[in-house]
Amino acid sequence: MRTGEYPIGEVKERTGLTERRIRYYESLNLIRPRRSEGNQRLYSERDIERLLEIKRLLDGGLSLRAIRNQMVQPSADEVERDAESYFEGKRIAHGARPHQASLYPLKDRAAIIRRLLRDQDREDGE
DNA sequence: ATTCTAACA
DNA sequence: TGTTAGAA
Repeated sequence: MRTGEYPIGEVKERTGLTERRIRYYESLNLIRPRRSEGNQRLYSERDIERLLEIKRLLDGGLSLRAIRNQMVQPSADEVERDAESYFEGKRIAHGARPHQASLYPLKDRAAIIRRLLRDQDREDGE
């Protein structure tokens, strides 16, 4: 394998995640490690960063579904629009927008949103 | 020895 | 999610 890529065993050690979870997150399209000729997963430095980020968000209280919605589905401008809404201090009743309400169930939403935006921005260049 | 897929307590 | 069987 090329330098800068690692087998799942090493990723397990470096992230503290179980192999099961690492592969499961891949099934959610949260990461897309390359495959070797023998069908072995090869994780890039970026895949690992991504896994660590997912771990941070989970610790922060976000559900996998919320993380998936944010990291996989929305375009950069969608996330930005949500961020703007937040920074403008808009208050919307949970019942009014149930889906949106579950997106950022945290106190430090601003920090999370900044991080998500940073990731979105980084997406295009690589 | 490691990793992979599929499947189920 | 954990874990395991059987293949690669």
